[in-house]
Amino acid sequence: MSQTLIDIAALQHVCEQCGIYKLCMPAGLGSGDLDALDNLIKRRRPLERGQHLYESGDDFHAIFALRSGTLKTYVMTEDGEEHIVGIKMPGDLLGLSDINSPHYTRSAKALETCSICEIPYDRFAQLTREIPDLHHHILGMMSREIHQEQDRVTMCKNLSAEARLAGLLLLISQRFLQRGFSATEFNLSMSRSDIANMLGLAVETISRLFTQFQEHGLLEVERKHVKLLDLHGLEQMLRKS
Amino acid sequence: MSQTLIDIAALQHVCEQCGIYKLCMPAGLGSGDLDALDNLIKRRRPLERGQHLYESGDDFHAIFALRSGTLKTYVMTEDGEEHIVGIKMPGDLLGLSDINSPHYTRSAKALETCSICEIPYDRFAQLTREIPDLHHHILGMMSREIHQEQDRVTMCKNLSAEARLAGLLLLISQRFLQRGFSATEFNLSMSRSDIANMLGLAVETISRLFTQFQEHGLLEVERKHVKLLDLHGLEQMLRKS
DNA sequence: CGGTCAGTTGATTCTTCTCAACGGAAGTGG
DNA sequence: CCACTTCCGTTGAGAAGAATCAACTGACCG
Repeated sequence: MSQTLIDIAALQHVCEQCGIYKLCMPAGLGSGDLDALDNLIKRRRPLERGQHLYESGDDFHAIFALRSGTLKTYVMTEDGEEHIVGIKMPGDLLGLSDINSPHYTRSAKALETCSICEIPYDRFAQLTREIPDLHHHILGMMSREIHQEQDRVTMCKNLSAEARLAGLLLLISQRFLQRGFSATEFNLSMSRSDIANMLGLAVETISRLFTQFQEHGLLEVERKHVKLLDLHGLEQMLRKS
Repeated sequence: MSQTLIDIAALQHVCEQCGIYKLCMPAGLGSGDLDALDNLIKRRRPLERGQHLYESGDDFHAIFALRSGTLKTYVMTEDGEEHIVGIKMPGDLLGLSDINSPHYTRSAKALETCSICEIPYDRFAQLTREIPDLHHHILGMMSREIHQEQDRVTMCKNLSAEARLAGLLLLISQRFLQRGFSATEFNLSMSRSDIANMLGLAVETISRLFTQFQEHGLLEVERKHVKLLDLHGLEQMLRKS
């Protein structure tokens, strides 16, 4: 019983910096509803690096909210190549794009240890119907996802290699900032080949760009640790071709 | 009055091949509700080639369903370049991705004469709350849009120029087929530069690819008129690089 | 009948990929 | 704890693909 109370307190704390916060706790939700909420959302045991949250083809049954850690979502092409669809950071929702499908259409794999909330879809859909604000909020989350994808198309389509990497670094920087972390110093959870995959470039190109950026004083990089020294310079780089 | 009846009949006919069909006419909707529906959806006067349905920055107030014709949606970059986000064909919905925004974030421009249904958003949202199936359907439409964008990322990211064009042609072909038109012979409503823009290639490259495809007997092309001769060959092309 | 614009074709340049080799980190098993 | 393997990241040299620059043709339009 006291265990439950502790969980709720922890949830409130975590949710403050979680993308699902307004979804879980719309303005009208009283403290009495918190118990119901606590029942709705399952806290799963942590996911270790390399483990899958779900795989493409699994039965769709829940939406997930990432509390900590990072995951990549990807699809496999016919010839066995992995295509990274997106990188998920704390506060992001997973599974939204599969709502109309009987199965998950992507796989989600932990890049580092992750803690995750699970929201069973049938109960979620029911709650969405009961709370109009929630309905609007979820539409908003999905339309944001559409925009993110469209921006990625624009990025991959027309930008030079250096602009793409600058763009990705700035995006990651912003997302860290939004989550209350440093915008200029962080650890990349993904490997060089993940980055190359996301940007549609060769691993070697990424490697060369990192050293080149470093030589130009734009950043310092030591394996996965990145320190952005010149955000303005990176933004200018982003405008290139 | 008889005008209204004719409109309803026309709507029913049109809606059968319209993406919004299940949205307008969920299973449970009786014939009495048809009048209400007819009131909800405004038929606008046709949009001529070059005219805008809405422009980026306009107040968001409605979702649109395209009944006939084609539109392109695009954004302008800071340096005045146009980035095409998507091509909309009959049955497609426009504006879904701006549901959480006070303004339209894209511009929508007619590539040829278009007839369009307008669905005021506040009434639409209300209807969505009243009819659960509708709610689920609209989520499905949005998740489909997310997938389309993700597929476009994959396309622009990793594919060679010829594979991209082949992919676009096959996509257009499929979409014509879904709408009851010929999958192998159609008019491109977009210009070469629109195609180049969508695929992230130079106009000259598109031109060269068309002649190259023609030389290889994959298709015949005469300005905007395209006749696909070897769908299987185009699919093989799509797998390249 | 010019004038503009869309589309095509050729020649050249540049960016990025591919292939290849190497160093170092992390993990494995004795 | 050390030798071994494997994976990741870096660097160099050459190749390939697509962009750019430039010139030309044919439509369309007033």
